[in-house]
Amino acid sequence: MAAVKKSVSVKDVARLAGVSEQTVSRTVHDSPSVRPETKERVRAAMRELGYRPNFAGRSLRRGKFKTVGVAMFNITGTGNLDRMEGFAAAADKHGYAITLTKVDGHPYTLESASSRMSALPVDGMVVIMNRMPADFGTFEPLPGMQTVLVTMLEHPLCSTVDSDQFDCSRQVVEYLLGRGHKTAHFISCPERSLSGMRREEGWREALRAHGIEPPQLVRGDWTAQSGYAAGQVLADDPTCTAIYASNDAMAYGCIRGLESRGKHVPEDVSVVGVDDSLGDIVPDCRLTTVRFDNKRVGMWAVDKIAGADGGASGVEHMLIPGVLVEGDTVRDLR
Amino acid sequence: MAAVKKSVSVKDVARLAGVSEQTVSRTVHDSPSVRPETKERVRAAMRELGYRPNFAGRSLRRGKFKTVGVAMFNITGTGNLDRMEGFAAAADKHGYAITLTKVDGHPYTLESASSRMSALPVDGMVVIMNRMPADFGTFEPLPGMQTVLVTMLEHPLCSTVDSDQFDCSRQVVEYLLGRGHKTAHFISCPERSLSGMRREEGWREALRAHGIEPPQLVRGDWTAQSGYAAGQVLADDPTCTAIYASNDAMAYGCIRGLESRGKHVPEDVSVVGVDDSLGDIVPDCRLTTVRFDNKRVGMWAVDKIAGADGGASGVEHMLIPGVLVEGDTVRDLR
DNA sequence: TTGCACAATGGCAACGTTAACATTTGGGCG
DNA sequence: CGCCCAAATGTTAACGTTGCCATTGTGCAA
Repeated sequence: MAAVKKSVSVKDVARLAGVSEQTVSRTVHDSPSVRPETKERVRAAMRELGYRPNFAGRSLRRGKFKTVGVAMFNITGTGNLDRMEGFAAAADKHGYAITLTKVDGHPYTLESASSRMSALPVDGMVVIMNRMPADFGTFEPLPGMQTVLVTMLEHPLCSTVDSDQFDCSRQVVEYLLGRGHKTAHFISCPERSLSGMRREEGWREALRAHGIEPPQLVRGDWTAQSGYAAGQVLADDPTCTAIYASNDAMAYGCIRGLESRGKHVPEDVSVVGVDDSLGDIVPDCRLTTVRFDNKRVGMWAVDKIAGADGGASGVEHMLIPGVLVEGDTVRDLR
Repeated sequence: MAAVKKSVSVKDVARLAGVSEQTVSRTVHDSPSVRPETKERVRAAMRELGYRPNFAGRSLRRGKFKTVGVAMFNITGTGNLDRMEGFAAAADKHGYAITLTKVDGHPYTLESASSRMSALPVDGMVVIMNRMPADFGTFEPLPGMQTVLVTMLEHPLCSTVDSDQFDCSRQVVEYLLGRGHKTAHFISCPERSLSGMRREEGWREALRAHGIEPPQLVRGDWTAQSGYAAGQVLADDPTCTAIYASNDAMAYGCIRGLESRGKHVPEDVSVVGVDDSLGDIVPDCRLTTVRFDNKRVGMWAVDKIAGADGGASGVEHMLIPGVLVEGDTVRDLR
């Protein structure tokens, strides 16, 4: 207690317990080839000295860090919290830790994320892509650093995983058409959003698959305000009986916009959103929406790296479908 | 290219550049005592071999990791994303990394967070407290591991930082009384929430400071639904001209609940929330609310650890005030 | 010319851990 | 009684980096 020891090493424990350093190491790893009473003596010494294995020594010896790096260009973003929950859960399962890094988005390249990570104690890395990196086509992951991208785009050298934005639109369109609507109007988002663009494509293709030419879309900007404006515009369109908004905020805004023009939801117009983010925030509106499992996306990414555990596993691409959650904002016309 | 080298070390670079390992090390650290042309030769060798300094070797030698651990009992939680943004920003500034860990909350103790972190490569740790840990009074941080708690409670051995929930209520009450309201009704939250309880205390004390006995509060559960119910209850209370809800979802729910009883906001009743979380989600309602700077909270925590950089700095307690943001939901009675 | 300061570089050891191999001990069996 | 095997423990070396000190080379004042 008097002098503050720099740090307690196996050597100190070994000396106190009267055994070799190796036996201490074996005890730490609970090797069966140490006599129970010896183990107990060593454990007692560890407790007395407050021994904690040194991560650096261990990693140096093993050549592994048991850590996955996560690179984000934007920390705040829809779904990031759920994804992190997934990262943490999967890491935990494998006995790994997560190292988080914010990467400056100027320029917005995978290379910058990769070089940022290269100096950190990680065995593999996950990059969350919100936009299209300038070097997406040419990027090569660092040798020995398994790299997983969170995006819907497939990469030839890196595994990828994301919620299926394309299928999400398909589900919504099928759902609406299945309830007798002749078409589905769409409120889009800014064009630089990768996931938003995929939702838009999915909407178009799903309609065309039914021989329906997609109507003019209304461009939004993710905010409820833009949804409100879109709702007012669409309220005057007599062909519009169902609206699919690319997120919940716009969907909710749209509902209020429709109401401001005397149109009721779902009696006059049906509305569907995406994200299931309104839940606790809006009281008197159970929005029909699509719920993504971003936690699972996060888990898949870390599983891919921690699960391989050195053995270089092949490149895989995973899309995790969302689930359409029925609320009270769609009318069945049949 | 043929054989995959395990990893490139200073030794390899030294050999190729025809210098000693030490000179390579000096070049990496840009020491002035290496001739520019030698440096260039070494750098060329590093490039050719793709040398990346090994974190484990370095940490082992230095005894520092340049990493701050963040322990969370719940990853998903209001403000966590902003806090993480702050962690990442501050870490970046100091050349540190962030290691994220989810701690199982059974039992909910600081000790469990601490022991979880002890095996990871971190120089200090931040714990985000949502509830009251069982061992808050007795907890001692690990020797040599600077520990910062994110909470409003002051701890004798650990620095603490949080948004000022107490002052937030004071601001709201002062604001309402200043606009001629005789009192402020309160919609609270579950009792296990530390921050919620501080908001409640703040509300009580602020009223008493003006000689006003706090009216009966209505207990909510953070959701808009509970706010809705509270609004319906309070709509029938003739003494109620102003309502302070402990988060925005309940405030918004409350507004809708009041409207469902024919009361208009702000004409009949004023409503104030906390968190500024409605922003993009609700279109036709600019709620008067309190905006916290959780990013700054996160930055402060990491600054405290990374800024000290080994030199054990003293225990400090920091409260970061929120800012009341005026919307359209408060009526001036004067 | 000698001596000396200083710049540039090299050699060695140590950080804490653990894999691989070596040694000791005790027991069973021919 | 000697041999061999297995269990338990010890010894050595190496992972990659860098602080410390030693060595070499160069220019300059005495």
